[in-house]
Amino acid sequence: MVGTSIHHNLCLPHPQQHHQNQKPIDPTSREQECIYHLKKCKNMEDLKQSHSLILKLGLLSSSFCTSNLISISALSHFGSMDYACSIFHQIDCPNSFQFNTMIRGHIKDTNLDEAIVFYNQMLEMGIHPNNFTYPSLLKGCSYLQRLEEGMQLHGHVFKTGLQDDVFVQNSLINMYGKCREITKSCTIFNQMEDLDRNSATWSTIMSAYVNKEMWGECLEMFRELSSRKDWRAEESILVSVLSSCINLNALDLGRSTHGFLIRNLSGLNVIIETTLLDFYLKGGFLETGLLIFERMKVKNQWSYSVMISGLAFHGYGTEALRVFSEMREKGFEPDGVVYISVLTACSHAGLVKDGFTLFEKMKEDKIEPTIEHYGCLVDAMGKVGKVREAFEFIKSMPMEANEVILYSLLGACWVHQDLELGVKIGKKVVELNPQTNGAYVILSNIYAKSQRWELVGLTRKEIAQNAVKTHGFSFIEVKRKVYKFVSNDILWAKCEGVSNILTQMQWQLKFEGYFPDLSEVLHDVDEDEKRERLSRHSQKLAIAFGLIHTSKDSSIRIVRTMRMCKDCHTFTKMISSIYERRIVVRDRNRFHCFENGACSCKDYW
DNA sequence: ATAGGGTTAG
Repeated sequence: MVGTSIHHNLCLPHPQQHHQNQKPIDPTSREQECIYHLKKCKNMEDLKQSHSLILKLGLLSSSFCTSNLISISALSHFGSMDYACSIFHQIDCPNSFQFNTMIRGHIKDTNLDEAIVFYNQMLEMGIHPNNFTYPSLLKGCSYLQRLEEGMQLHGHVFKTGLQDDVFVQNSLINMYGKCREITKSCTIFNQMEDLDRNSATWSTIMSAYVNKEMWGECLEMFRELSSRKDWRAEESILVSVLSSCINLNALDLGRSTHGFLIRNLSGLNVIIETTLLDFYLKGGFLETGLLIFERMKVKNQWSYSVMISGLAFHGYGTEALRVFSEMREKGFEPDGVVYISVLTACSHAGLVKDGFTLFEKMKEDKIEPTIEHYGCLVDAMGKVGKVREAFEFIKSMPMEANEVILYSLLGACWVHQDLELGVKIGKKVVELNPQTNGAYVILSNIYAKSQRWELVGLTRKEIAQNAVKTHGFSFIEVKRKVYKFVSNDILWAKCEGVSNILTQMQWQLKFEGYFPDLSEVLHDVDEDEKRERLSRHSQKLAIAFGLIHTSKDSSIRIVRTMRMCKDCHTFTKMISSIYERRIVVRDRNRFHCFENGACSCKDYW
């Protein structure tokens, strides 16, 4: 304790010493003195000393001094809003700077409501909000996704005539983006003069697109931006680019973005490194991902989370568990999301016991398990054939089972040939969502296996009727262009590059004995029939090569289907895909297909 | 006189 006070004396030169060669009576120099002390504060003790100095010199009446005092109290990492408030309330008539600082401080503490109280007080006192007031308030609305308040503030922005301030505009774009009101973001973006747009503007609008899962539009923005002469590479912009690449399977573009980063930036921050890591892992480049992970100088909880789920995704369950314990050793507290990753790893590797141990550990850590956590365990049990236990487990859950969980169990029932339970679950899935074709497919398979042909017919009919409603689509990247093809769409067949790939896939799959020759499919006479078969076929091909996700609206989305060489004739290595209990692993020039062992991985459904 | 906006997965 003695040591600390000595240190502080060193840190804060005594006022008199500083005065020696100056005129001590000059009030501005005394103010400067206080500011000098304030700016040097490193902790609460220093701050209190500066505060008492201000009181001693009778400078609490100096709005410049109190402004700075409030600013340090409210915004520094060691200060507190309580402290700032106590000072603020001693001011008779706070100015706009002081109000803005208090608002910003509350926003920093994610206390939007309190910030709004100050804002209202400001208005009531007739203090005009300025161009510094709105950015912080809107930022608060952004991360709390408070559209209501955000829109009111937008109105105030017009009333105060601040709508042309670039900071205010960027904040508005961001607020609407975070609230998923992309059209409103675009309106503001489009109303801006091109010269007024800065990199924050571009970065904001691009992340707004990513937030809305409009990855193509995000890349379109990037194309527009990068065609300008004066643009500069910025990490925040490229994070959105990479994120879009991941989702569009634009692996070449992603890799050249990586190259661009290396060429143009001296070092990468942890966010972009983590995004890169995710990009490589999702794209199937496990080795590159591992290399990036090992070389990362700064890792955070998120990086670990991405690495763990990446390992799980590639089927390395035990490795994922190892990284998980490394994460704990390094002092990163896992959150609910990391537990989802690590439980997924357990389910992929069939580590039921480890899964349950982790589940208990998680509850000890005071993390409330969500349906996803339960889902992982159901998955794990289903995978090793413990379908009945999994069913009992579902019944014991504190929440209703959702489609994802039932789907997972349904797949397991089929694989382990528990037809009775399969029918039970299948009917439930259909009840929950009558448009899930996958459940019908499995149900019809189960009926066929039990020779209940009438039911097979009925189920197939449902599938045919639903086919129109389900939009499966897939992406293929050929020479830096990403093609999307949708079920019921044979346009891709007209595109030479894409059809080459499909022919190649076809050949590979035929080689593995999965599907009939494409030409056989094309031999059908009836146009409608041909179209239908083709679409089903293309979807099947894509599914066989892809990872399947169910998007929020339950339509099936197929992403990350494959990676092709630039000449689009040869496949590059790796594709790991899971569908209907078949795993296709691409390693160099061979496919390894596995049919045993359930792959009812909920994260792919 | 002091200040402000933008980045990632599950």
